[in-house]
Amino acid sequence: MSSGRRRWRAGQQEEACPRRIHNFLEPVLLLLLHCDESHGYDLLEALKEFGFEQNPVDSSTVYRILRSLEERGFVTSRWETGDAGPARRLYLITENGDDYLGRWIEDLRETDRVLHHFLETYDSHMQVHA
Amino acid sequence: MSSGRRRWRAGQQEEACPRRIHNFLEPVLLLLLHCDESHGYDLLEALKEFGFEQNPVDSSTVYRILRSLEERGFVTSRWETGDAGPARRLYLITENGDDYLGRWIEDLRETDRVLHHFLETYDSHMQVHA
DNA sequence: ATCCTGTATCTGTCAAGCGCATATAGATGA
DNA sequence: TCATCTATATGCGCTTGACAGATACAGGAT
Repeated sequence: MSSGRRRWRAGQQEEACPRRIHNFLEPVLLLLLHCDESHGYDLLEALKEFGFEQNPVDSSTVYRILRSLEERGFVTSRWETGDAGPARRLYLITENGDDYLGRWIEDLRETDRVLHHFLETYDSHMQVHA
Repeated sequence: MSSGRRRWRAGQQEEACPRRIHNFLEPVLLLLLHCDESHGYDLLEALKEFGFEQNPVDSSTVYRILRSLEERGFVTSRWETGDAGPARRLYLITENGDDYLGRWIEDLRETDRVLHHFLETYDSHMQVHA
């Protein structure tokens, strides 16, 4: 059962994929953590609001990115052994993580400019050629 | 001498990188070939106009993508053994390649929407929080 | 003649990113 | 008891793409 998950292997029929942007989950998770302290499973749900609805993210990817962010000092974590359900690792963004997100934003604005330039070039080219 | 080439390894200081978009070279090369028959070395130069000025593309990447496009029937090639310089492999886009580019464009428009949504969310969040 | 530079294509290798499968485990309800 | 939901984690393998280097033709300088 492939659970309706989509693939986007190069060379096959391509479908729109938000993960077209390399490592995009990293800034998205940082922004979500900038809004509020949270944990992996919850963030996985919150991602749906960011264009990952049609193309769900694998949980392992989220957990690994969170760990990687922690190793680099961009987030901190603590265990929450609440009364209901299994323990959760709660993540909190740091000041370094805040700066890092800022650099990501600059990077993505540049990506946006490049993408726009490409799409405009395509459109104007297609207006001329048939 | 690292020839001024920039890195964008995760976790180091990030710099704007047009290759942030996964496999972006593929549609760019297809659009360039849609404009005119061309060869790898020439395309490598033409890429500079597409946001790769600051962050030059490695030639091996270009050649491998062209080969991959040919294997999948999106371009064809022929050798041009001209009088000046070494032989060049001239690439030409096919009808399938044309369709494939069209699908790429749809994909990139979706990526553009997701990216915009994210940047707007960031901006409005930052307006509220300090 | 030899070397350097520019043009032109191609291969080997390695690390990172990420999808997929799977393991583990507490809590809840049938 | 067993399935399901919540929650986190590891192993594996494929693809991308950076980096290094090989090959080769041509023209100009030494």
